[in-house]
Amino acid sequence: MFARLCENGAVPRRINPEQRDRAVVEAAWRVLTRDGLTALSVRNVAAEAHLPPSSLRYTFPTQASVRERAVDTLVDRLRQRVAAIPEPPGGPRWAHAALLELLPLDDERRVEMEVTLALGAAAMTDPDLRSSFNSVNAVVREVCTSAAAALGSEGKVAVDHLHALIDGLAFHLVRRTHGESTEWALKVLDAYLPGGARFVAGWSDAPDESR
Amino acid sequence: MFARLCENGAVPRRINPEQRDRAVVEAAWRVLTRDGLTALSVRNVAAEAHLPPSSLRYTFPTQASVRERAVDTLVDRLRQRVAAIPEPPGGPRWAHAALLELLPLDDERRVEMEVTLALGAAAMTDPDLRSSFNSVNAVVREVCTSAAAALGSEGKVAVDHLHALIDGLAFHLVRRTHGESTEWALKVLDAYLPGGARFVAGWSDAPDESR
DNA sequence: CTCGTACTCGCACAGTCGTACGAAAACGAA
DNA sequence: TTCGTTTTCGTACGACTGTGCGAGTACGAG
Repeated sequence: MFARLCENGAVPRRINPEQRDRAVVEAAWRVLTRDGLTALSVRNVAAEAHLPPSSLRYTFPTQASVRERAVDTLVDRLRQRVAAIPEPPGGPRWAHAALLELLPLDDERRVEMEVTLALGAAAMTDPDLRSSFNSVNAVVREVCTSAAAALGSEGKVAVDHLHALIDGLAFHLVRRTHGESTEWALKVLDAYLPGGARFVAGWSDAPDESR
Repeated sequence: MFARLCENGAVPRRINPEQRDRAVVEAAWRVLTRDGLTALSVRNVAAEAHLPPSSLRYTFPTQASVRERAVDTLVDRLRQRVAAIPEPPGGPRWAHAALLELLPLDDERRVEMEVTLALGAAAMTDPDLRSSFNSVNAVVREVCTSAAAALGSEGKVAVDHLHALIDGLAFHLVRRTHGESTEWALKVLDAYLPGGARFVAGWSDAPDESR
């Protein structure tokens, strides 16, 4: 029966290859966020995943394939998180929740954002990676479009504005130190988004001296 | 008399060292925008500047010093461009002109933005570079603060919004291909900024199908 | 001229890079 | 068991990395 799955009568070994791939990609993310783009080498990723480099190269033949899978996983994770929002799609509560998924407000999203920035920079000069990376931007754009519509903001200009604002906020949030407050970003969204739910409870526009 | 300038009785040789440094930094920028962060090596920069690698290392002893000077030059250029704005500071026309200096609307500013993103990503994992890089963000923040004040927008939230919006627009502009129109970004600014001059002449908010 | 300093730069070392190759191991089929 | 295929991974090669060292050059001071 397994013979039907693997065309030459053989059976997959050891562990789930998907699981293995995921572990490698997560190792790549760790290397990327800890040591930066220049440290994203086959050997470093393999060591981080507790694998001999040659074993890694069986499933990831080239270093470019590691980068590519790292970007693809970025898209998967983001889509997954947005799809998991419990609120009914199309409503303002969904829009707020979806926009929050695009901001690095906790460790998980922060890591994703750091990876996005690092690989995004790499994609500027690597055509293959660039086409993969466009998918990331496309997802963000998609969410912004839906959110704008759900909040009653019509027109391309409004979507462009929201998209730029979200990416700008994410950009600034990820450049702050780990523990710092993220409330300022929520306040900006509160002040910009039309009506509906608020992110910061009981907040008035009074000036404050934080940061 | 030259002896007074060079403390040991010797005189600078060949060419102006400032000019030399500038040429090296520009070579580094070219390598960075053409081949990416991983290609920013001593040898590549030296080759781009038409210098033997060992000569480069006389003025730039380490590869880190090259990166650092590249970031510092980023700050210098930006400050210089903002200072060169002919409009009277504090007015809305100055504010508009200053904000435009922060967006990659021509080749010069586009290159600066590409370098900013690449080195910004590198600064995420390099503490030394990070402190240098904070100056870049500080200048942008400064200009946004002044511009918001000049346009009558008060409060930290308004500045945060403008800063995020500008960086977000710059982020999206630089990721488009060279020739593409940048008008959409100007329309967003037009729609957001209170009163005063307009970037896009004769523009109405009618929906358009560009992009 | 000679001398001393500022500067140039060829060369080499140790380390890391991506990748190819082939032997060994695992394991289902027979 | 033996065989065949998939998977693992040790080893090696050539290219490239940052950096140290020391010989060689340019050039003003004397």
